[in-house]
Amino acid sequence: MNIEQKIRQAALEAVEKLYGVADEASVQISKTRKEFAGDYTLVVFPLLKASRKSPDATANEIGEYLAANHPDVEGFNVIKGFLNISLRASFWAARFEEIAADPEFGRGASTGRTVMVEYSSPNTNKPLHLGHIRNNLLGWSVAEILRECGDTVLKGNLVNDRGIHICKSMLAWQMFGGGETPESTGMKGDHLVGKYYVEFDKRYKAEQRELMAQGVTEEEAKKSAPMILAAQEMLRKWEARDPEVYALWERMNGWVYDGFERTYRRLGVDFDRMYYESQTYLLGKSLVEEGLARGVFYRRDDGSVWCDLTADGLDEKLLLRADGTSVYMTQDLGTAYRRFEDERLDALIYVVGNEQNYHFQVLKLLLAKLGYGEWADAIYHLSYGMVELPEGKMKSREGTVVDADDLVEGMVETAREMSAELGKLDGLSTEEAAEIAETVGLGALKYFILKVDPRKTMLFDPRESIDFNGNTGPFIQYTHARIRSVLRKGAEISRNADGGLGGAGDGNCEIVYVPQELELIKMLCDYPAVVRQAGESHSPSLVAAYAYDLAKLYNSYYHDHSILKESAEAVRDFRLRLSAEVAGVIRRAMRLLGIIVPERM
RNA sequence: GGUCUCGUAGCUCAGUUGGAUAGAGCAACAGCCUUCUAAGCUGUCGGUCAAGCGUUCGAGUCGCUUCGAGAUCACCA
Repeated sequence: MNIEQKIRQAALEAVEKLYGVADEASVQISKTRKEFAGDYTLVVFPLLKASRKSPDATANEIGEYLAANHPDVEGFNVIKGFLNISLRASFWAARFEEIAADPEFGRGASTGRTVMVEYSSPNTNKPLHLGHIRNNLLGWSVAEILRECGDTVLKGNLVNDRGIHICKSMLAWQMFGGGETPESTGMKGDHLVGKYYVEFDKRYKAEQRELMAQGVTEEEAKKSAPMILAAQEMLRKWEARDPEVYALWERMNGWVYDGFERTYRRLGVDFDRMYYESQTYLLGKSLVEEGLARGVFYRRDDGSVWCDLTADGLDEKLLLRADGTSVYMTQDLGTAYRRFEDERLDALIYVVGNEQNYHFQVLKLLLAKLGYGEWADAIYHLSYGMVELPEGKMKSREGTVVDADDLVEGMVETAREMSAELGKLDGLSTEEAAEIAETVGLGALKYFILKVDPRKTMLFDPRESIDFNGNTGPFIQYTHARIRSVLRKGAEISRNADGGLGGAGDGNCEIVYVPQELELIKMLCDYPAVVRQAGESHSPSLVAAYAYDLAKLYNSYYHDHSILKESAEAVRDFRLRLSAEVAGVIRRAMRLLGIIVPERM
């Protein structure tokens, strides 16, 4: 039970004793706002019916009861129907000792739940871009947060390695590639394959224009252009396991995987389970057959298979094309089936953009219709918002796509320049300097993405570099580095001094805390609840906001009070220990965001 | 057209079961380094929470309407 819950319990007890009722819903406890004295606040308005007294009288009555019956309550004040309760410094001192004694502070006990978080899920026909970065960072962070909350978490990646779009880049490379390879060009494999995906589109569009010039309608031109017909033919061959097409597919996918692997490693994301649609689409097809047999789906005259969802307020959904090849939904059904069968999941979280809300609505509905209602209920679509540019959505046709590798490299480069400018790299080896640039550059990028509520569309302006000052990753990293620096010096002093610094327990009863010290302890106490709430709402942004607030509060403390120059040994000792705990919680919180906090920067 | 999401300071964002005088950062301006790292600290400026109506002790938060922006409804994924 956390502190807020204990206060609530006490208030509930007071209300019951005083008014003879115990209505849980009407006892509202929240943290007292900064501008008022006190730690926790009880809103008494909902209790007036029971007390039959004025707001102030009710609040005073409850306050007096709490002060008399709970030794940790130091006092209270009443303002306009708000009862502000203050707890004793000794209470907070005890909480601090608990935190300091817990090396895994914030980690929850095992929930017994097994959860899979699916994220990343790239297509193997083009390199990753800014949108994928948000997906990867979010998915990784949500998985780590849930793990910290006590769930058994599996990170899953479903690679979209088959389909008409893959055939497009294969075809273009076959036709115009001239045998180019990553080795021969020095290009990262995913970028090379992406180049041919773009090439396909260019040629295909040209063919359409040509046909339309001959009087063919746009729609007809789209369907009958030779390029698209060839791609469709290639997909049929692939599903028939044509050896030549299959070999080409394996070769080009291999290039892409090498490229993705490098991007993933640099971003610091990882996976416990890899799924490939090429290995699950057949399962999906058999599920569709099952649905046909049971009359859930139906076949049209042209051979295509559909599900009629109009009774559920949706449209008709295609599940197999007329030529028998499968679509996105077909393979997704198969993958969902495989996962639930193999892993006994209590929850399956899909980290997928909100542009696919409809798809997941349909997926759950189809699973339920097929008789897997339990699985459908266990699926949660973490529907995150798009990253937009000032001119709107990224469009590959207009060349406005922000490439993931370029973006990361740019951030690291900026971090390097800024560090050098500030003289932070003086006296460091090349390796150390490079490591700091990498840590800070990625820290800025990750924090920039993760501080925003996942559900909201966010804006990224490539012309303005991501900040390194203010509410940013580097700000928090810097706070940590500064604390670590103080701690290193503190340890040195203690080595040189005779008796060293005092031990943890000696004389701590007499320390008079400055206000910021109490505030820091209280904020440290909040950390586990923040992690839990972030897990429940799948929002790393809550952890980001917390880490920022903690760093900010510490910075003002650091500015106002000297630690190493403090003459009273017990006070100096406490300040060092408090600083160490702040650094520790910052490190733990930032780790959940995938951000490394450096020892120096 | 149907369904859904969003609209908070010049800009980027917080504000999560409805609670007190709506908060940060950036930008602008004014201060603070002989003192533990100034990627820092302090202050000033900046708001009709898109608009209106309603629900109630109380609404940025809940409901309805209007306006504005976006997503989606593919034999693309």
